Parts: sequence; structure tokens; C-alpha cells
Amino acid sequence: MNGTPSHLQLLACLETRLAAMSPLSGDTRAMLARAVRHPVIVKPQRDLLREGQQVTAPLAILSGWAVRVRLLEDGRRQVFGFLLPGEVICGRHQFRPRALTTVVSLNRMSCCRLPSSGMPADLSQALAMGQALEEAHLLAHILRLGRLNADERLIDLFLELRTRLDLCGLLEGDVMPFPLTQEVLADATGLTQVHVNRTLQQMRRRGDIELTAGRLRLLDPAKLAQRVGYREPRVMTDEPVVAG
Amino acid sequence: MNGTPSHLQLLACLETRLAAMSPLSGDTRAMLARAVRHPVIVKPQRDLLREGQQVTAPLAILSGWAVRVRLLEDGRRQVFGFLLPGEVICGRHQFRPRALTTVVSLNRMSCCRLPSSGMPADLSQALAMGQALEEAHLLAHILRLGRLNADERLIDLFLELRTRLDLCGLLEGDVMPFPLTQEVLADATGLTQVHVNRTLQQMRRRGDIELTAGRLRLLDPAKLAQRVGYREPRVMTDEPVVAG
DNA sequence: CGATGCTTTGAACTTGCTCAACCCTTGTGG
DNA sequence: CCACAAGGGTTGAGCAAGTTCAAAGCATCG
Repeated sequence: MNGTPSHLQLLACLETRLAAMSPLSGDTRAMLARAVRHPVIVKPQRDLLREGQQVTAPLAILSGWAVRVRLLEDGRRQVFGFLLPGEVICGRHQFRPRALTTVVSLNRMSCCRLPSSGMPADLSQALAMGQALEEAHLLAHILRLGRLNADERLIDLFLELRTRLDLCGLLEGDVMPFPLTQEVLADATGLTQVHVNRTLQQMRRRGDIELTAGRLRLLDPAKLAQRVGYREPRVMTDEPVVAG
Repeated sequence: MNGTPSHLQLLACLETRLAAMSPLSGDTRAMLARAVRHPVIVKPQRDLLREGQQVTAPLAILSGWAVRVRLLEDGRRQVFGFLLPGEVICGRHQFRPRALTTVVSLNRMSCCRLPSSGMPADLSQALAMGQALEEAHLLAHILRLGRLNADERLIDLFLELRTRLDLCGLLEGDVMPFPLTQEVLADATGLTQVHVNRTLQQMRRRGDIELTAGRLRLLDPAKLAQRVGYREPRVMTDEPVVAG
């Protein structure tokens, strides 16, 4: 049923996530609706952007996942992070002409270019917040790689992806779309594919997760968050305070 | 002899590094000279900034080193990166009111606040470039933690710090100031202090480095860079091409 | 000259890696 | 409808890199 998402679904994803960053005016929403009408389709395993390449305009992801990667001489590969639907590649590019990493599609994606200049203030604010969140994700990734063990790394990553998918409305209760292979997970978490496999099995046996056919269910996210010390990234000062 | 650096030395450091980002006008230089005249002195092990705290104005480092850190519940600690003389903490803060990490001084530092708004365009450009470089450093750190082994992590970090110290004019030939304890190195590289110690010794035995009394000498930086696959971060498109 | 903080050393241990094979599913072409 | 290829996932056995714990050495600085 979910083979080719409609334009409306694509738009909803982007709009939901941008609005989660910062409220959007009707004009801006109309502009997005127009932009989304002619999406670019990208096949799996294609470079959306190459390291060192000149960055032109921001590219919004409407559906599908991508990774930021670098390849070493000897074949080792590092995944720096994931790019999910609703998120924007190279959101703030005014003073950063060169791409710092290659971006590769993991599955079939649809994207759309955003205007590179003369952007409405609300959109520009949303993109800037997105950028700040991205830095928070890089920091979280450093913490994972530097100080967490295999289980913790995977769980912590799952929890991050979960909250990010929630932002664009793709979280379905405790189940989420999950198109990552064990190899990609390994390159992200600094482990080997074999060890990722064994760790996932252990997590399944413990009843922490269910993972099959591109879907991941976290049985008790709160408990898992507690276990690995996961914390939501907070970039805004004016975020709603609990029981304020 | 280098007990208390003069105002001129402090200024030189900041000016050199900012000018390396983007050329500065005479007016801007004069402004910096004024700002530097009354530096803030910070003792070792003090928080310059706390995670979650509201960010007010950019803070330029005139001398001394700091680290971006996070502490886990169980005492594990991760160092996300280093802040060196000439560099600016929270350079671009317009849409990022909350500090993402705590910043702690490693030794005695002197700093000065920069204007938070109404900044000249050249300075603002320099800070934006500095910000882009910082993202490059985060990415480099992820690569180190994810895919390099102990030797490689340390060497790669040394090479990065070397080029950064060069930017602010603190590299003296093949020797550089190096105020990091093995514990801090461990928290940065995701290793234990004990293993950092053994790895350093091995590097000394192999004649790769000399490290004593707060100074580090890399015997053959080019060879080391080759060995670990170190590459200088490139953020500008218009950087001079070799043999152009 | 005692205290404090940093470095060095040893021995046992664990986590995660390597290599190599096998299995299962899915899609494709004959 | 079957054969086969390709891309993931699973398994086992041996191994290596890095950890843990604990103690001792060595500076530097009041």
C-alpha cells in the first residue's frame, strides 16, 4: 500500500517537521506546497552530494533515508549520521560552500530543492534550528562512539531516530520504519556487522526490540532511555517546561 | 618566560586566527584591539559555559585551552573537542540559545567577549567560517572514534591540534604547546587513561613523538599524516589550489 | 616535607574483531 | 514454475585490542 507516497503525504512530512522547528506562515506553507509538486526521485545508493563539492541550494527530503558518510583508503567506512524525511540537507549554506561529507541515499527517496536565497524569515529560522539540532546529533554520536558499549550504542541510536521520526510524523505508536541494514548500523556505531548482528539478537532475546522487514518496535522506550542514559536534545530556550 | 602573555601577544593570537578565516578591515582590527585590553581571566577547571545555559555573546579565547565535555551518570566522561587560543566559543548564536555542551577550562585562560549584535560583516564572516570548521572537527572526531584504533586516534588528534595551533601562530616548527593530561586525552579518544599511557609510550619508542612538560613534538608530521590518513579540513571553495 | 595530581607498570580479563562458511529471502530470467 | 544469483542475515571458533583493578613512582607546589 505504501509503494508511492502521494504528494500530500510528502508535503505533510516536510511541513510537520519544519513547523516543529518554528511556526510557519500560510505563505510559506503555500510555497512549500508548490515546491513539493515536482519532487526529484533518487534511487538507492546514489550520491546526493559529494564531499568537497560546492553546495548550491538546500535540499529537503520528502521520503526515504540518506546517510552522511566518509570512506577511508583501506575500505573502512564511517557513517556520521542519518538524514530522514522532513529534514533538510545543507540548510544553512551561506558561509559553507563545500560539503563536508558525502551524502548517499539508502533507499528510494524523493526530494525537493528549496530556494537558495530570498527565503522567508520563518523558513530560514526553521532551517537554522534544524542545523542546531544536527549539531546536537553529531555530539550525541560522539558520545555513543566514545563512551557507550555495543548495546548502548544501538539503543541510543534507535531512540534518537525514534524521536526524529516522531518530529515528521512517521512514528506509528511504538513502531517505526527502519530501512537500515546491519552493515550500515555497523558503520554508524563503529562496530562490525557481525557484532551488530549478535547484539541485536541479544536485544531481541531480552525482549527489548522487535526488528523485521524494515520495521523496528521498541518495546519500552522509556525503560531503554533510562538504561542507556538517553536524553532528548534541547536547543530552544523557550521549549515548554513540564508542568509549568 | 611565558608566564603572563602581554596584551599584544593575546591580540596577535586572536587576530591571526580570525584573519586566517577571512580578511579583516582596519576598523575591525581596532575593535578587537579595544576588546582585548580588558581580558577575563579564568582559572583551570572552571566552567566557561554550562550545558543548557542560555548563550549570550560570543567569547574569544586569547590564551589557554578549554574542552567541550559531557558527564554521564556513572562518571564516564566524553570530551567532544578542544577550544584553542584565537578560537571563539559560540561564534554563531543567533538561533541557538542553549549551549549544547559544557565548556571547561583546562589551564589558566584569558578570554574576551565579542559584541553579540551589530558585528561588522568581515568579523561575522570569520566567525561563520570558524563555525564551519568546528563542524569539520566534530566530523573528524566521529571518524576517529568510530573507525581508528588507539594509535591512529591519538596521532590524528595531534595532527588536528597542530594545524589548529598553526592557524593562530602558536606552532613553533615541529613543537607545539600541549597542556593535555592523559586522562583528558582518554576522555577525548574514547580510551582509558591506562591505554593512552601505553600507546604514547609505544609512539615514543617508535620515534614518532616527543612529549614532555606540556610540549609535544611530532617528528615527521607528513609521515604520520600519511599513516593515519589525516586530511586537513577544507571548508572554503576559494582556497588556494596547489600549483594553481 | 607532605600532599596532591599525573604518570607508569603488571596481571587477569572482556569485549568486540576476524575469517570463513552457511542460510534465507527476494527478484529475475529461462 | 524452477534455477540461480545477489544481498542480507546468522553462526562458530580463535584471537587481539583495549579494559580493569591495584599499586607504585615521580614530579610540583605550598
